[in-house]
Amino acid sequence: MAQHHLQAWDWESPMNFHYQYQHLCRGEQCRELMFEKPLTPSDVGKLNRLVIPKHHAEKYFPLDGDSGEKGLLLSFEDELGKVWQFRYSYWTSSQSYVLTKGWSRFVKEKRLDAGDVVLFERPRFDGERLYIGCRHRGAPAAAAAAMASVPWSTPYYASSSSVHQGASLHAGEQRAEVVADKSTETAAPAANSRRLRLFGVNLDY
Amino acid sequence: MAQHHLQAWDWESPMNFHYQYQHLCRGEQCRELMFEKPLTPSDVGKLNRLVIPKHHAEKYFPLDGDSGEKGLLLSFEDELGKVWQFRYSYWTSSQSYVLTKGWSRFVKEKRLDAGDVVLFERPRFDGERLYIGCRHRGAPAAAAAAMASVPWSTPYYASSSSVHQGASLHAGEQRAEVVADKSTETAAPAANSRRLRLFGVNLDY
DNA sequence: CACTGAACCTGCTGG
DNA sequence: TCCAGCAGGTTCAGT
Repeated sequence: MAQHHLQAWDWESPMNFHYQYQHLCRGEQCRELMFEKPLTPSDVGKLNRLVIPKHHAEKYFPLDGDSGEKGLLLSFEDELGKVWQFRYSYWTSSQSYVLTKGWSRFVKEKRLDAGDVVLFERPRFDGERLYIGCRHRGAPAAAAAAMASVPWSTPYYASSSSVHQGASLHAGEQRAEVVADKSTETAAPAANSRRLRLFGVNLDY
Repeated sequence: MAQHHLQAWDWESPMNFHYQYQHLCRGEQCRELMFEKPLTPSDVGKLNRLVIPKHHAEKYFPLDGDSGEKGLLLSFEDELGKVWQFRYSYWTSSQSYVLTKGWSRFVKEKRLDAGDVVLFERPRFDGERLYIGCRHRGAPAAAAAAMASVPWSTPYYASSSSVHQGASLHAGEQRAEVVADKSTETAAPAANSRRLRLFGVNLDY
């Protein structure tokens, strides 16, 4: 299957650049790297938060006064099409921008350790969709998106109260379907809002 | 020892109903135990809240949609007749019912620690009045009210509760004696207000 | 009235 | 799912 091939690929080799380009520009959409951050022990520890360097945060994820109060929910798609939702906010006490809710699940599922790198991408021509990836310490730089993830989600958050959450979940499914359609395999469209078959994997929300 | 017997006493057993009845029915008003909870470290710590187990909360302190938003104020009377008012509400984030405002004062004045037990009672025939009591860890179950009445208060409270103090200690002794009378052993009454010998244990304030 | 610490409120994680 | 525990921010009361 496609993703297994990608996992073993040597992304560092120049001769693979074209392939890499193809990978990053699935369909007609090119993605550009916004920034990456080597994870600190605190980023992967019990604080359950990722500190986003201020200059990156203010450039790519500006918080206006309105959203600054309680932060906002950001949705990112990983290389498998899985949508990760994080609460993004500013902590005045530490003068830091952070991802909080949802971050620890990402760390756990991707098995991130200090020294690993998390990276954020966006479409080159369409500012809506956001992507997240990671690269384990010592892994080739371009292999980030190929790191496998285990599809997992809790029903707890699927049923949670916020209007934003419901809307974003739906948006996430739509996004995943688009990705699936672009693949060489035919993915069955999600017939109901709780399950999506993607790359031959059933994802339950 | 009497208290060891009482500690093992089965309050649920029908054959003990008469004993329970005598204990709980002061004057003409019968009280029934709604529930009790052994206090966790968090319940008596800096979180300043008491988590009320959901099944008890929903049975005895139901919150309708109207009061659910900001919770409501619940008033309880302790064994001294002192009224304690707590804010009672539901935390959606932790899916828990809690007492918040006012709880820390109760913990402080009653000198509650983890492992102590707080108990909630109501009149058997009159649904209006509510009672709260506590029992210190290791104390006999029936001595709840007696232990709760330990006449200690901060200088801050001393001026307002001095009248109650004398009465409370007296009431506590009486009750303790009643319990002792039910046992095969006789407990010596405490002679001064700073020390109480109860069930063979010297309690210093 | 400003400052400070305690109390209170909200939200999240993890077992 | 419940709830213990933790964290950060806001409000309040005492000085």
